[in-house]
Amino acid sequence: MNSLLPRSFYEQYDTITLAQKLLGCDLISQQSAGQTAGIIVETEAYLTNDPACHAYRKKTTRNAAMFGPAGTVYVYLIYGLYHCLNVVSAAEGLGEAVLIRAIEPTEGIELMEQRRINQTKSEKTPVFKPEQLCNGPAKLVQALGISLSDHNGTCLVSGSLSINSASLVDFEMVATTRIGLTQGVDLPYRFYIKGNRFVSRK
DNA sequence: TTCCGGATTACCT
DNA sequence: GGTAATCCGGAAA
Repeated sequence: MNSLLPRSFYEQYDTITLAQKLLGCDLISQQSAGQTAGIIVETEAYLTNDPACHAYRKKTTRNAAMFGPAGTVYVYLIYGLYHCLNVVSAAEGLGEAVLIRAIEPTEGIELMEQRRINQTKSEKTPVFKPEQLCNGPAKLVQALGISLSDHNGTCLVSGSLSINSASLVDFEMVATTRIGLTQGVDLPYRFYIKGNRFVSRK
């Protein structure tokens, strides 16, 4: 059985390598409502010298968590209405992170559905196929019950959000360009599990 | 102090 | 395929 990744796991790799190593690992959210979990199938790397990175310019209240030690959780608000989840990487004070873009739901799927339904602003109740639950950075944040106030700056080694060692190891990885950016668009810093249907975009 | 645009998603045609 | 929803950090459009 797989086990909780220790601090040393996050410290021992550079950001790009960590983004690749996180593929296949289990992302687990433990809350009073129940446990939800999924396999990480898609990630993106954000480096400190990369204009698309939030820490590219300087440390602010918003991006402060990115400058914490490797294994810190960085959550931020995007487009004023969604949140994204990052794993802080590299040396403390550097400001690099791995964006978790998609997971394959494995546990607590009903709870995930409920959270997604509750957080979707719509007149009628949406119906989600399993692959629509977590196939995007803001979607998995909703499904796992992650919030800015509860999780930003927390620790993956000792908090309610954690990552276990890879449960999926036998796969092909694709490296390609990142999604939704206007800067650094040509850098091949997006990684996903080839053929996995829970990836946000092929 | 003001204004622009973003590591997105859902719903419309 | 196009766009509305909706907040805030950073540049000064």
